[in-house]
Formats: sequence, C-alpha cells, structure tokens
Amino acid sequence: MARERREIKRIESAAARQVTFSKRRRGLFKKAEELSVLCDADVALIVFSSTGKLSHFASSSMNEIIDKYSTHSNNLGKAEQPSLDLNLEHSKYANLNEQLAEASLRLRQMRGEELEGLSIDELQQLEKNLEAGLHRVMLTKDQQFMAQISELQRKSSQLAEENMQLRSQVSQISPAEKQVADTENFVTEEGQSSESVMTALHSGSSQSQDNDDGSDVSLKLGLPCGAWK
Amino acid sequence: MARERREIKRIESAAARQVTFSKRRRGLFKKAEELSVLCDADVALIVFSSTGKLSHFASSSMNEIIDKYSTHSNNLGKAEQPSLDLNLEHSKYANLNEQLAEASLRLRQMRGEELEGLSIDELQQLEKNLEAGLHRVMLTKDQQFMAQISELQRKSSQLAEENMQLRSQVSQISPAEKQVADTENFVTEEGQSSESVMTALHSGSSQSQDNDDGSDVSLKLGLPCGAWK
DNA sequence: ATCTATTAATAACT
DNA sequence: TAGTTATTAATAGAT
Repeated sequence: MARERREIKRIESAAARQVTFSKRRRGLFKKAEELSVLCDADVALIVFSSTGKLSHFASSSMNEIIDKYSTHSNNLGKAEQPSLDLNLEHSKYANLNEQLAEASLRLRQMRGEELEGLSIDELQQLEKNLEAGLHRVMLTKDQQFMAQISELQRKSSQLAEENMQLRSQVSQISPAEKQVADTENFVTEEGQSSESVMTALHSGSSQSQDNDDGSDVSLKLGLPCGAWK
Repeated sequence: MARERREIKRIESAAARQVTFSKRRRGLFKKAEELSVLCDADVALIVFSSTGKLSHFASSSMNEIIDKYSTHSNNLGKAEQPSLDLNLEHSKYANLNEQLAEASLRLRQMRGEELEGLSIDELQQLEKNLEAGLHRVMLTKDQQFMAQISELQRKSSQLAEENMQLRSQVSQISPAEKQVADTENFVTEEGQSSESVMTALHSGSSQSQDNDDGSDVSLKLGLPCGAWK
C-alpha cells in the first residue's frame, strides 16, 4: 500500500525500521479500535518495540481481557497458576540472563576477545561485520567533520565580511578624529551615525556571541585531532 | 476501503457484523504479524468476538508478552504487590532489561547502526575499538590459517617420508618376486621383514586414520578459500 | 512531520 | 462462506 511493495521481512536499517514501526503501529491500533467498535468485540493489543518500548490498547479493561484469555487457555489443559507464574518468572529471568550473556559475549568478540572457540568461518564473518561497522562509523564521523568544517567556514567568512565593513568605516574616520572619538565624541558619533555604522556595530555585538560558538566548535574539532596522534 | 465509506460505529445487523468481523479480524491479525516481522517487535493480540469466541496472536510467547506487559505496568504506579520480594524481583528484572538494551545498542552501534546521537569523540572511540577488534580478529584468523597450514605441511612431509620408505622397499623386492609376493609369499616376507618394514606398515595403518583427519583439515581450509571470492 | 503514488483492505454484491 | 470489484484506507518513499 505504498510507492513500492515491501517484502515482509525484518527491515535491516534501524532508521527505516523505526519509521515503519511508528507508522504501522498507529495503523494497527486504529484498526484494533475500529474492529472493537464496529463489531462489538473485545480487543487487547500489546506491542513492544525492538527497543523495548511498550504500547498497548484494550477496548475494555486490559486486565479483564487478559484474565478472560487466561481462563480460555487454562480450560485447554493448564493446571495451576502459582507454579506456572513462578516458572514463567523464572524462565523469563533465565532467558533474559541468557540473552544478556550472549550479547556481551558478542560484544567482547567484536572487541577481539574470547575468539578461541570460533571457527575460521565464524572469524571471517566477524571480520566482515567489523569491517562493515567500521566503514559506517567512519562515514558518519567524516560527515560530522565535514559539517563542522563548513560551519566554521561559514562563520569565518561572515567574520571576514564584518571585518571588511569595520575597516572601511575606520578608514572613513579621519586620523585626526580618531583620538577624539575614543573619548566623549563617541556619543556624538553614535547620534549622528549613518545606517551603515549602526549595522556594523550591531553585527559586531552579535559577532562576539558567535565568537563563543566558534571557539566551542573549534575546541570540539581540536580535541579529536589531538587524539589522532 | 470499500464501495462506500463505513462510519465507525457498532454495526446493528448481526449478520453484517459477523461478516465484517471475519474480514477485519483477518486483516488485523495479518497486520499484527507484519508489524512484528518487519520491525522486530513483540506483538500480542487478543480478540473476543461479540459471541465470546476467542482468537489470538503472539509474535513470541503470549504468556511472556503478558508478563512483560504486567511488569511494565506495575513499574508505573501499582502498589498492590504483597511482598517486597516481588519488587526486588521486578527491579532485578528491570535492571537486566536495561543492561540488555544497553548491550544490544552497543552491538548495533558496532554494526554501524544508530550512530545519530554520537559525538565525534564517541565516534572516534568506537572507530578505535572496531579497529582494535578487527585487528585481533584478523590476527586470530591468520593464526588459525597458519596452524592449519603447518599441520598440513607436517602431515604431507610425514606422508612423503613414508612414501619414500615404501618405495625403497618395493625396489628391494626383485621384479620376479613381486608376483609371488602378492600371494602366500607375503607371509614369509612378513616373518623375515626388517625392522624398517614393520615401521613402514605401522605408519601406513596409522596413516589411513590420519588421512581422514587430513581430508577434514583440507576441507576446512578449502571452504573459506572459496568464500573469499 | 507532510505529501502523494501506489498498494492493500474491504463494503457491497454475487 | 467464498469470490469479485469498486472504492477507500494505509503506507513507502520522498521531501
């Protein structure tokens, strides 16, 4: 239902997956509510995103529906709740623990640790993943560098232009007036100032703010450069 | 999505309601599954028709999802829990969940996904880690290659040596004796055999075992080579 | 987030 | 309950 048919398989790009998740989740919840209203049905919908975020809908009370569901299910062969709950709790916990162990092993392996048990094939796969990841990280980093560089260029050309304007104003003030202007004559100057002087002064003050930004950016840029060795 | 727009309110005709229920329920379940597959989400859907008939879908285990839902809900404001134990259990669980989320985020970032929020410093750290990991993985892989190669070399030189010994034995048997040796003379030969012959035969038999190992090794070595393209 | 070309769902009908 | 079809709704990709 779109520009192009999309195959129903896990979306690899995390960004695209997130976008599709938002859109389709909204649609799913809408249709769940429509079904409940149109057909007088009792509907409960629970969704956990891949990042673990919960969203849910229930046409009546979620607990009520879950209870009703449990009752139906239990009618089909279950014995007890307390033991079942405990088992579930336990297996849930154990399962999570397992997932965590798996994830941290993989992380360590990506850091080049605990490679002893891996076959050559697995090592090659790991190498491929690392290269791909490294490539993407470097691309992203370079993009950020470029962005900061063009920001700096933008700022410096802005500063250069302001500089030029200021210089031309300074040159319009005769050398004799200069010394006087430094004292009380400045007020007079300001009162009689042409539009361009006001503009220049204005730009000058906003420039001092920009200077802070600029040094901040150059600091950010400077630190990593030092880390390069 | 039809010949005519349908207002979202309870369908009065029981027959029409039933028809719409069937159609829309199918659509809803389909979309629930699509969401779970496309976006790697955990989805649970429970529907009771107005006549009380139950249908349900869960992308993983319904009980697990319901449990997870209960955990989340309880974390956000219920005070009902009878014992402190349960709260402890929950916080332990939540903590584990958090750790898992953290670990999988890092894994995704090492794969080059979800880099949007990272600063240049963080990107550089990530890059450094990836390079170090990649380097260690490549070292380990190369070591395994070397090990397999020297194992193969060891085996092949052993085989070559045995070959030579066998050849010299064959040449010691005069052409005339050869045909006889193939039959009962072999026994005589064996009885009179020199130490070196025994050794050769022994090595030969153990070699046939080694041959299995050898082909195994060369297979392992061969497959990845193919994968290199 | 908003916009559309396109696909998918579905209401009415058979 | 299962097709068919005219329409509307959802949504993928682009902005």
